[in-house]
Amino acid sequence: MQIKKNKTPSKIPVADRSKNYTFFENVWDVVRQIPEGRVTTYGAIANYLGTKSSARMVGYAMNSSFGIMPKVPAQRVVNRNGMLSGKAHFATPTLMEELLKKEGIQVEDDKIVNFTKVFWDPNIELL
DNA sequence: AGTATGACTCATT
DNA sequence: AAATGAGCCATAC
Repeated sequence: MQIKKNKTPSKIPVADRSKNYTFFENVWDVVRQIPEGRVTTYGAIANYLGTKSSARMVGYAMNSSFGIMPKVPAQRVVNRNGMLSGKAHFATPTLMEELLKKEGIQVEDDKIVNFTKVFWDPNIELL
């Protein structure tokens, strides 16, 4: 029984490689706690994790979140304007919007309607 | 090993 | 108000 060493793990989205994915895992952890029907932003998550200016890394974490378990509802993370900036990275360009609508969030023109009302801030709600 | 590039956001022009 | 620069730091090449 030998363990395979994969030289090109880049396509493998799973986190259990011997790398420092702690930040990503923290991000995923927060995202998993977003209630259905609510959304949050990259910046809010970054801020909650104490790395206020690492919103970009949150987006990166989402990019790496496809296929990991437990499932990460990446569709509930949008940019600070409530726009579905990550929709292009889903399996299909419309999947993100479809998922959100299915959860009761209205999306119009790649933007979340009533964004301020469905906005879920981990800094407040997840104290 | 150095450069480029982002699912971002904020401050400065 | 729109454009630009900077900070962030893991990946890709």
